[in-house]
Amino acid sequence: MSKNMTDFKPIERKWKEFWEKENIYKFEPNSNKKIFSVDIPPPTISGRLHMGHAFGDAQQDFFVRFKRMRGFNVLVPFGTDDNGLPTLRLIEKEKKIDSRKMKRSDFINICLKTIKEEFIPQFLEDEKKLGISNDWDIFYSTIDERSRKISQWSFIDLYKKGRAYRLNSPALWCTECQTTIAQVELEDKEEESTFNDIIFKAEDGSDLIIATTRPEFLPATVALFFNPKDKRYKHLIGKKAKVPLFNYEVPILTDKSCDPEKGTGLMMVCTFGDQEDVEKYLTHKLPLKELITKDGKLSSIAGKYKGMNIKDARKAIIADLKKEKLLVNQKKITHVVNTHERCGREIEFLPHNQWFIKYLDLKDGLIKWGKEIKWHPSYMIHRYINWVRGLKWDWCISRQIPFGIPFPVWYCKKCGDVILADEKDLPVNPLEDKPPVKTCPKCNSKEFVPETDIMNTWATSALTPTIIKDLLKGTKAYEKIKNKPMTIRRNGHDIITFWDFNTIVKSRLHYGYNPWEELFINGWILDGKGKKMSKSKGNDIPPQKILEQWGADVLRYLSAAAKLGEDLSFPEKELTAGKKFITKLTNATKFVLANLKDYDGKKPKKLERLDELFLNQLNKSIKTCTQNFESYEYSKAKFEAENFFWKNFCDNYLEIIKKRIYNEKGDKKKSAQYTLYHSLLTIIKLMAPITPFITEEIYQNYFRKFEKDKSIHISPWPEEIKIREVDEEEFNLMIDIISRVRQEKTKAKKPMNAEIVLVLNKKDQEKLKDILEDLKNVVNAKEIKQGSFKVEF
RNA sequence: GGUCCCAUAGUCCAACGGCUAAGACGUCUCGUUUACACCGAGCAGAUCCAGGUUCGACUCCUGGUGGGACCACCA
Repeated sequence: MSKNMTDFKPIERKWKEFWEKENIYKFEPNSNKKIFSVDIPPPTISGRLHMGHAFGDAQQDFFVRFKRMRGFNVLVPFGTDDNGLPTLRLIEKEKKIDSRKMKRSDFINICLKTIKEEFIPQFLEDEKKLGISNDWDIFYSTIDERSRKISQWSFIDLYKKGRAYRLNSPALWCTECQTTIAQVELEDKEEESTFNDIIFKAEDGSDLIIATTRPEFLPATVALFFNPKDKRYKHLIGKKAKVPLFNYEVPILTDKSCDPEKGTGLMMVCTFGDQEDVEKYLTHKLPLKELITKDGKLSSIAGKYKGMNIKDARKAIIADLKKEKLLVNQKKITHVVNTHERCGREIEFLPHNQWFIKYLDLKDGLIKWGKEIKWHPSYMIHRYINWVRGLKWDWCISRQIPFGIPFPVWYCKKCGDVILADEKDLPVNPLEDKPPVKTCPKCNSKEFVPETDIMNTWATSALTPTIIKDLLKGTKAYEKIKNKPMTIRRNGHDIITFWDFNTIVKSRLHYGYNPWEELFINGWILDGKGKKMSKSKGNDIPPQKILEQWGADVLRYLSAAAKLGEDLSFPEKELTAGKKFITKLTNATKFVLANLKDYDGKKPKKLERLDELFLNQLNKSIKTCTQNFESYEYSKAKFEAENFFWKNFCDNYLEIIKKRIYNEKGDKKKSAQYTLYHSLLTIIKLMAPITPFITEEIYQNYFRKFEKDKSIHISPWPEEIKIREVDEEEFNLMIDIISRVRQEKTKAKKPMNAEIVLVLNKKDQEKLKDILEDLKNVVNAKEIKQGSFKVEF
């Protein structure tokens, strides 16, 4: 035992290196053990490990270590998500290069190299310092060759199954990033705006007042709408109206979705000012007027406003309406607009050729399949179901950025036919590679154009179970897991609706079964004020700082305080509590080991009654802890183990057997030593998943001599210790009497080791007859007299 | 607007419908050295509101209030 175990730094460094050198956490691909496979979120590596990672990773490591000790061959591949915009921007900035000015394949190579050489090492170093027990050699990147191949195969498979289709459709478009974006990339933003009451002219010359926040869309107006139940406008059915300033006619139509209370009850529909317009366009088959250009300017249909950006055009049009006396009222409002989460720009709807994955027809199935997965905590499935029910469009997977995984597609220049890559050629890059055919099978044309779009990053990350299985090709493990769901995925509740959902979609469409059997949803770590920690908000606490000041065990201990699935407000006090636990464990161990010096590791012929009573308590704790770890309730498991250690073991048992172990010889002493040995070993094993460093230190310094396992973390999970049947009440009575004596001593202002004469009634004495000696020892009674309870000094 | 989660001492947090509502931090009192002053023992301190079900409610039901998350809407 090292002299000063509270100095955690050398200890944590030592065992981190030991685990690595001895390959303690190696997945054994050719072993016969049962596999426990874990799918975890590949982080986008844009710097060091942050608190969100640390918190989620620690929670996952609790059950990973538990399962390993339960005898499973644990598989936790680590990946990085490197094919999206964040990586593009990071690498462009780091390397001072412009992805648009270089070949896609060259940029990908620079990405892979930079991430592998510069980001992964420091990121993994932090993970290892935290004690995350993954086999880091089983690794993928979502932009590596394997992922590109699988992602493109996925597209081809879905296309062949009739699930991928191309459509010129209104797409969510960001005029800042100049790309289409997905529903999930939207973010609500409160904005100041103005409701403008504008005069349209009806056929009979009367004024029709329309309230709109977007008057710049006047030139793209394609119809007016009102609610069919709205009596005020009944006479307008089938009539036309004239658009102010632009003087062309549009039909007046009705739709149930119009709210008579909103504005004037009359709405103008343009292609496309907002979501409402998109829906009216699709349901009423309205004409298309493309007003907004890709870079956020007005097109030629805007007449003299052509080329203006949206905000300027709005001002100009309002000014002209005022001049023409067509603007009757303006009202300031605050409303919520959809913006692109990455840049904050308001989104627009632009028609674009997009690839979609058809899944709207699968809603019922998706709900059913979601229910077949065991969710931890169970209520998290509601988020999934709610999301599925609310889906309005198929999944648009096209993106117009230069970096990412390209569609394995060319088009015939003449007839537009889709030419897919040959699966054996994957991965391909249509911009650089040739299509697999020389002539178009339909029209015999010899000219092809490559698809320039790439697939959205979720289209690839939704394939992590497939990628993970592929990593093991050629091993026994692969044969075992290739045709069935993985055991579990763990992620935060914020990405249920995209990562989990999309992964389920792909797994069902490709294989017809679920991607995993279980889902573990972890909460977030919040700052002290209930807000999610994030670098951009400036309220994050870097885990490196905590690791430096408090150590990994303390940080992990803190992460174990959160209830399953729940957010945890960063509890500073838990740092102190964790530290105290480690100190206490160190000190208790020091005492135990000092008294085990002459212990031979063998069981005495007969266990003392009290020791059996105590072991019975230990057995109960083992049971509770095990159940809680099984159900991923590590906060409860920690509570149980710690409570047992502190209350039962330190405060009571150690005090009780002190004198016996100091003064007795033979079996009486050996019985205590046997009990000490097994209870301490059990305690460190129960806590090993949560605080792996200190428990390894204790194990290696003493128990390793007797136990054969190389590390506590690959030693078997504790089993209940066999003892004779005991009466728990006997133990409880003893504890109760000890507590009452302590109260009396405190009341009399005497020290705890003050010598007393204890008076006990006959019934209690009778009940405690086998453990009276131990009772005398612990309360320091020179004699026990008969009578009603009393403490004499 | 829809769905879900949460509400317990000054603070954090626990309790199959059933003993005196547990524990930690903090406060207060006392003690201290053959594991531990980064200590020990002890005292004080709590179920958001209004109904209901029940022999019995922190727990179940209804309604409210407050906090949070996700989704939808936002002419």
